[in-house]
Amino acid sequence: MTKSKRLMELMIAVNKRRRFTVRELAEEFGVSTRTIMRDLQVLDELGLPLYAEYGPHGGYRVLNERLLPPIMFSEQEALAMFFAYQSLQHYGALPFSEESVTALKKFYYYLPDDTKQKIDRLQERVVFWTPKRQAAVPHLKLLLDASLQGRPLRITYDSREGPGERAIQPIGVYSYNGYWYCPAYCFRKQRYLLFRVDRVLQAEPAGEEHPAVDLSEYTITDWFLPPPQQPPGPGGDAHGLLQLEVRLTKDGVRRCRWESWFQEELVVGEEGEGLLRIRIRHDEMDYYTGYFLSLGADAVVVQPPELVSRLREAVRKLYDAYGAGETAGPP
DNA sequence: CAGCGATCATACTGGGGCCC
DNA sequence: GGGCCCCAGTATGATCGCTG
Repeated sequence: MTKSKRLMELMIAVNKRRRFTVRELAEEFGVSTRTIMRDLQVLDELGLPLYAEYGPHGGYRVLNERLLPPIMFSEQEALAMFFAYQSLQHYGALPFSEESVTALKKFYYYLPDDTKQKIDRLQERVVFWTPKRQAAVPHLKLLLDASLQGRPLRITYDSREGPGERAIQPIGVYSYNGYWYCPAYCFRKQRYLLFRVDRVLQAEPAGEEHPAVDLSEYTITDWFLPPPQQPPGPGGDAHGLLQLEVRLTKDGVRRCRWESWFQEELVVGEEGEGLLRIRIRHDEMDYYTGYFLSLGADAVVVQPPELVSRLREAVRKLYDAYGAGETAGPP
């Protein structure tokens, strides 16, 4: 094995283990301990944060800020990477916002000049836009960390009923339309609920009274699967799923097509009118009230009754807000 | 006991020159 | 252009004394 190849593989091995002795590596690579020592010195000079501990049971350690081995990209891959990463810059908040900027700068800096020029030209013509929301999300990283470590949190959440305390265990976080969301198991309701991260006013690790729920098999992508495939909560099958049925005009169908998760459940008639039948969670009621209200008369919710009454209430408030009684009234 | 640094001997590699 | 040889530079391994 050539020295360069050995150095490359050594860097990968060192990053994987994080703790090792020179003798272990010497046996693995079939060279002397002295050679491994010299190689480690080279990696150290390249910036790999190594730390040696002396004495019995000593050895080498890689500090937390470890570096990844060099990776070769084709020009097209580099362009794809750059724009995938650049799309993140439009988010108001990210769980790793500072790193996203430094990584992008680093990546751009090491590209050849002609590739940089291509990127510069493309930047003037391509953008992955996301609306920037004003709401702060100070607990985003804590929610993400809790989902990674499978740890329950005690949060203060600003719900419809006002701020309240509850214990949750996050499944993960996702961003949609500029907002961050956190599906989580709620210990109080004993089922999975969706929380908007900007409405989490306070968050801290929960105490002993809430032993962690095993969510290792339940990923954030599972959350988007059709409801029957979601696992039941530890407190029993309590999804609180409701049948939603909406009649849509031709224009309503067109506007509904914007929402990707409606596509398969949307049945379109010969005249272009549509019927939407999906199952929704009770905690999504707020979202659907606002959404179908925005479609106006192009969407008429048939069921569930609670959503119908919420829409009636919303329309009534809207009507009052526009000065009821000053005109002839609604038709 | 494990790593560091220094020294020395040996093996390997690659560039340059020469010849066919 | 390809093959061969020489030689300087580099890589490697062994050893020793030292540190913590």
